[in-house]
Amino acid sequence: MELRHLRYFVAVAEELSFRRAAERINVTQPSLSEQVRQLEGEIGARLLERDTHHVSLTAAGRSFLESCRRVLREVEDGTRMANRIARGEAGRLSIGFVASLGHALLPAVLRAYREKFPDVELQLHELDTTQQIDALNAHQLDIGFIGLGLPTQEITDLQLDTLREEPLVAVLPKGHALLRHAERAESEPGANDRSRRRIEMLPLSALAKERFLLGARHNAPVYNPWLIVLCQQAGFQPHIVQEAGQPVTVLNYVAAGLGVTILPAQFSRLYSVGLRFIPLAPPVPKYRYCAAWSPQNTHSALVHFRETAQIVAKRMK
Amino acid sequence: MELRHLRYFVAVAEELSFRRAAERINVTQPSLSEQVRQLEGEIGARLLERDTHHVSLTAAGRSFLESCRRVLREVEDGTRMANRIARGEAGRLSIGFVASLGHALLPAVLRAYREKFPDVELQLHELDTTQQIDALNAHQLDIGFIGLGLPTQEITDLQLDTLREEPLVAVLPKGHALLRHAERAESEPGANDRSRRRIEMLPLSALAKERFLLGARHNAPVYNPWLIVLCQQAGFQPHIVQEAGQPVTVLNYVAAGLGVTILPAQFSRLYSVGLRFIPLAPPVPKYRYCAAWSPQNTHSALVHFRETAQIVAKRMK
DNA sequence: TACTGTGATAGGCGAAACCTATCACCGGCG
DNA sequence: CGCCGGTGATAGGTTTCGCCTATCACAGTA
Repeated sequence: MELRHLRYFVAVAEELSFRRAAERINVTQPSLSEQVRQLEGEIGARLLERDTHHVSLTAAGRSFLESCRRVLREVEDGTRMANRIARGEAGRLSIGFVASLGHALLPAVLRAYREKFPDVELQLHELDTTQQIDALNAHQLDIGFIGLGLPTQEITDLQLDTLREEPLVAVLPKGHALLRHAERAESEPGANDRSRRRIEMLPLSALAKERFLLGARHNAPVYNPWLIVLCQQAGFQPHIVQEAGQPVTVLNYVAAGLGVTILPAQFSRLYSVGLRFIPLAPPVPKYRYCAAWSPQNTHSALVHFRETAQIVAKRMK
Repeated sequence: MELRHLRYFVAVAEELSFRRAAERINVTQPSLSEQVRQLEGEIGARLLERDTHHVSLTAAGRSFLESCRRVLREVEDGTRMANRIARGEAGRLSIGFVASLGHALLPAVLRAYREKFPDVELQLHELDTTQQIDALNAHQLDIGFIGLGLPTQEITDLQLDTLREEPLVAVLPKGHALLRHAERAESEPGANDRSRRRIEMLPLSALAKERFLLGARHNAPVYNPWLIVLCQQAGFQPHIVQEAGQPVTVLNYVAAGLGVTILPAQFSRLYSVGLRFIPLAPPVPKYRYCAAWSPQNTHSALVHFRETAQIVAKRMK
């Protein structure tokens, strides 16, 4: 049985005439009769009652006609859907992202993409960088928004688009010894600009004797080790007194005077009561936010999504 | 696009190998490759990603695979269903019946039929005889259980199975003049059988001077006119004082002494307080209950249903 | 009775689905 | 490192079968 049989039968059932049906589907009447006969033989049931001047559906024919319509509709819909998916106009995208991108960049990208491709379903998964890399390699994720230290940590078999580079800043509690001049400048209205500017940059090595507070390792499995390496390159082994909690929690601890930390600059916008964010002196270490994807992934929607992400990221720079 | 393409594609998608798939569906690998290529061309989308050592589904392919499965399942189910309908093992039967058959015969027939053909849906419609005849001719009904006078009223284009013949009986109120001997016999314990048997039959003509109560004409559009003809053949024009209500209502009126009526014998079982049912003398007019159907109706379930109805009716005789 | 229109039948043609044989490619094994 | 086994793609010949034309048998109509 082939779709041809179904199409022919539907035509006859609708026209209730072999000749008219044959004309409609651009086939001669004998061909049509033969195909319908074949169909009936294969089903093992008479579908049409015909005498020399009348064609009518049998009960089996009525039932089968409905099946045929469903089948033909499904074929058509399935074809159109596959085509749209291939064009990236429909389908589903699995998107991973680190929490720190969930507030500004990601929503903007999603909004822009949805506007262009409203029929692509977006599935979001908040995951840390290493989880995303695993998921991308396992093809459970189509694209991942991740954070990486510079220079590039090697990521096997994945492609990267850099969306944004953030300089790292030192985070100190208000009144910290390293801020003396600045604090005084603020509290003394007569202080000149020079006295404030003096500590607008800190070499990383200035933090050598400080107590470091870092986020929980499972939240930052890439970031924390990278930070330690940076400190080592600056000539000291950081004294890490705590490695726990969300970034916001760490900021609270810093504000409480328990120690210092180092974060990408964007966190200065997040929460600043009792805190001072001081840019690091050159060579300024930079944290990179990237879109990562598997080159094996041929999903067309992915291409459009990546383009959108790059455009939006550039606009927000 | 033909079902062949879908079947081939499903095989490849399931085996993820052209050779294995080709073997499974008894085709050579080049044919299979060609057909899949055609399918992709027609859809306008790559469904399978192939390199020399690996076949995998694209996003479009995954979607289309699901469509294919639905289509093939629907084709199979539709075929099986049509076949079963043609065998009379499934489908739907529209059944009409007059109210007076709804109590005993019809339920017995339905029960027996359902037992043999549980997958045939039975749609019941309580309609009078003429409505059923119209519905049968309009093919809105597959079979009708109707009541007919004897000799056969001509019913164009319909076939009839006689299920049961019922003699007509006169229905009189207790104490009616025509019952004198019987009433006395009942009230006198010493009465012999002869005195009771004397009025166990009434010639129809004995009712010539009686007031007739008939059921509403819209309930008995065949029965009432037929009864009038019978009276005329017995030599009198019946004096009809009322033509209204259900049979039960008419019986109540008779019991109240408003007149007499004539009904098929089965009603004597229905309701008898204050009533006497007296068989009519030969030639006993008989009312026929029939199954009626259109010979144009080729529905196989109908054949089985008719057979069941005849068997059950014979058993209940 | 001739005519028109129906679906069924007969026989030939051609497209296309299929086959066999082979190629190019690559991963794995000795 | 080179051979082998297995992959999908390609080339070209064969056969199937879906299609066509021509015609029939039948019935309802003018």
